[in-house]
Amino acid sequence: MRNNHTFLEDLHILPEDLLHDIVETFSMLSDPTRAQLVYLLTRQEYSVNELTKFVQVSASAVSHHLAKLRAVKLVRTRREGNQIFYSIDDRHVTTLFVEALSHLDHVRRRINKPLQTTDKT
Amino acid sequence: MRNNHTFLEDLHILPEDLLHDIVETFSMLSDPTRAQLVYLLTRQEYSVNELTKFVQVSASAVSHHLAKLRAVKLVRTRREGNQIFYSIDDRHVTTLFVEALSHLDHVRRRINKPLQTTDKT
DNA sequence: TGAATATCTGAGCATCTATTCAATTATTAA
DNA sequence: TTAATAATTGAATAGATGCTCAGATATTCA
Repeated sequence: MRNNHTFLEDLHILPEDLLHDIVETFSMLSDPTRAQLVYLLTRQEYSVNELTKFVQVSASAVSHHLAKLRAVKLVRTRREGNQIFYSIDDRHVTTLFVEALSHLDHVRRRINKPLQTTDKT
Repeated sequence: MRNNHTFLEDLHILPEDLLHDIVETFSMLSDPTRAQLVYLLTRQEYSVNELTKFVQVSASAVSHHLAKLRAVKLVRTRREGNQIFYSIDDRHVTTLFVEALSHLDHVRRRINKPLQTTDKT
């Protein structure tokens, strides 16, 4: 009867340390600038300078965000001469983020563009 | 060549409204109290009073959190006499949350309890 | 009606956080 | 070495956020 997804079956509440990790991960994605940066990095690596062009804040702010993301091991860095390239370090975050995007996109499409004109309710 | 997951294939950056929804959802899960509440509700419905017993804050704080979750349509309410029962309204959030939990749990197990004593690297 | 229980609401407050600015470090190229 | 470019760092600040408290609202029951 037990399968691979039963690891939380008999937990009434989330243990504190797991809760901490969950919140930490979601916190990283709960800021617009950081979420955009993470999204960009899920597609390819970028230098700080390149990333700065995509968002509406200073290079310093971008650097602060990237430092935060790196501190929790979500991204990693690679130096190439003058510049430092950032890329996603934790594959499960990419998966999580893309899944969230996909889900939300579907929800949005369903709400904003209802294709069925005949309501089956 | 195109499949169901290609909806973001040619987007360099996330459009502002989708980014907004993403951040809103992740923000809801980026507070320890709220994350715990959402977790509890992914398993069954609870009254405000019952939920309060699980977390370390006042009933007022719980109510504030639930109002916030309801405002963004993540939970819904059902009155039964004196009490109001909360449950998850948006199924994709349950999926997202449980997947995040599963992922993080696996990562945690891999890091904290490495079963393989022989490193294959 | 009045007491008891459950929940919500708004105000006030303390903490957290994202940002910019100014200065520093690192690398490259002249 | 000096100038230019890239990136980081720390301080300061404005705004957001979570909490409690006090009071209001709603429902049940005597």
